Amino acid sequence: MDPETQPVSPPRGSARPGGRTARTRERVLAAVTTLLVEEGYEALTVDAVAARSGVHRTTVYRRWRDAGGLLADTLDAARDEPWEPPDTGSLTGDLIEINRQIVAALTAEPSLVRALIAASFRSPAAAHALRSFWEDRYARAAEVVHRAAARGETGAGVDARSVIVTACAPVFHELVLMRIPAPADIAERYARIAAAAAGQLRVQ
Amino acid sequence: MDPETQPVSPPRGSARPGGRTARTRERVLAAVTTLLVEEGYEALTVDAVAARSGVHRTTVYRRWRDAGGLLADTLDAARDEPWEPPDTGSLTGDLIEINRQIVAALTAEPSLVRALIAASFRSPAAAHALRSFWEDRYARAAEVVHRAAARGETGAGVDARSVIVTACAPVFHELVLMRIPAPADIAERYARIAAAAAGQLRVQ
DNA sequence: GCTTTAACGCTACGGGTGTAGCATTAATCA
DNA sequence: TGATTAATGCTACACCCGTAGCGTTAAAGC
Repeated sequence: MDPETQPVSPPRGSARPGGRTARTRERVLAAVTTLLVEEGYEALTVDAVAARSGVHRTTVYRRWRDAGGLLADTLDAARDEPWEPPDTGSLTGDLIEINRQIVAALTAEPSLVRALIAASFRSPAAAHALRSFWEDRYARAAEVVHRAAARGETGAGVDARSVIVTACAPVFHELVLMRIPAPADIAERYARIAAAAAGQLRVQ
Repeated sequence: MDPETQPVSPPRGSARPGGRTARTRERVLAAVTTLLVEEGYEALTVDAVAARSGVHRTTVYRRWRDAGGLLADTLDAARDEPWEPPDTGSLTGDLIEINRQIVAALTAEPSLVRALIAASFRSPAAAHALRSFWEDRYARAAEVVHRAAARGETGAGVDARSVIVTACAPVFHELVLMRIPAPADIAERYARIAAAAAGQLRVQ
């Protein structure tokens, strides 16, 4: 894996992960989350994190490189809760539920996902964390398409990831890129469209 | 329109748009494009633009506010070429062509659109320019759905914008958010999916 | 031409970013 | 327990951001 893009948290070679190093990480990550919650991600500067954590700013720069690296490590640390795809009994219902979770993640205040997306344009670590997080989610979510195929809801040879992306991408597009105030039915609308397309033969 | 989000280029009230003011704008915008072309959008800092244009940095800050404002004004200036949606004879063909243009815009080096997206997270002017640019494109592109409906290719009561977004959003998602190296068939793939969905009844 | 004043030039400031070099502390291992 | 050295602390620096205050220049209107 490219060392330029992988998470930075364990100090480069991680040869001495003992007490002080671990304590530093704990203090810094705690400062990141409290800063995010209390002041939003605009306030998430390396200097602010250093000041609040009591860890020196050069240390933060050395280990996390930039604010995006801090976000990436925070996301990794918060990935303990394993996510399971919904199982409502229909492809449409499953996609609606997935989209609703995405809408919730994008409209939360503060939204870690939005912060990570913004940071991803300036920070390789943030870009990598964003990508691997969603690739992981989409891989798990493929299950709902496979179940639908087993139920005969979809055409033959449907590519699961394409169906998921067809449902989810418009939500990101409208809420993140176009910054449209979320229409109440946006999760449903594009879930239904994706499910309708999957119902046709040979999506991919 | 919210003065916070509209383009900043004509000095606030624009009471004296004459010779010097116009020359300043020309010099600054020329510096923006040459900087973008020669060094990429990472190098597009206000200070660099000021230095290259010979206009003082405080003047640039006053009129354009930040790098996003410069990008927004540049995009506006480049919007002279009016865009017409393709007319290949089929909805699928039209959507493929639209998506191919988006892929081209996003993979160009340097890509003004990618730069604008990145800037939109830090600059209200860039966010506004991005949104209004694509809303304009989507409004014009709706024509391809209307023609398809007239040909009987789509179900009744199809919402044109939803079809366009279904086709285009995955391209943005993969190339901009996930930063996946563009699969050769990405434009086609999602255009076909959107067209298939539009073929069903009542998309929206 | 003359006056008014919008727009620009300049200096200065407080912040954030990211790096370099060297001193200090403490984890690790013998 | 002591020696080694990773990791951190500290100072200093160059750059970019964005703003304030004030002087200067040149459009606009008479």
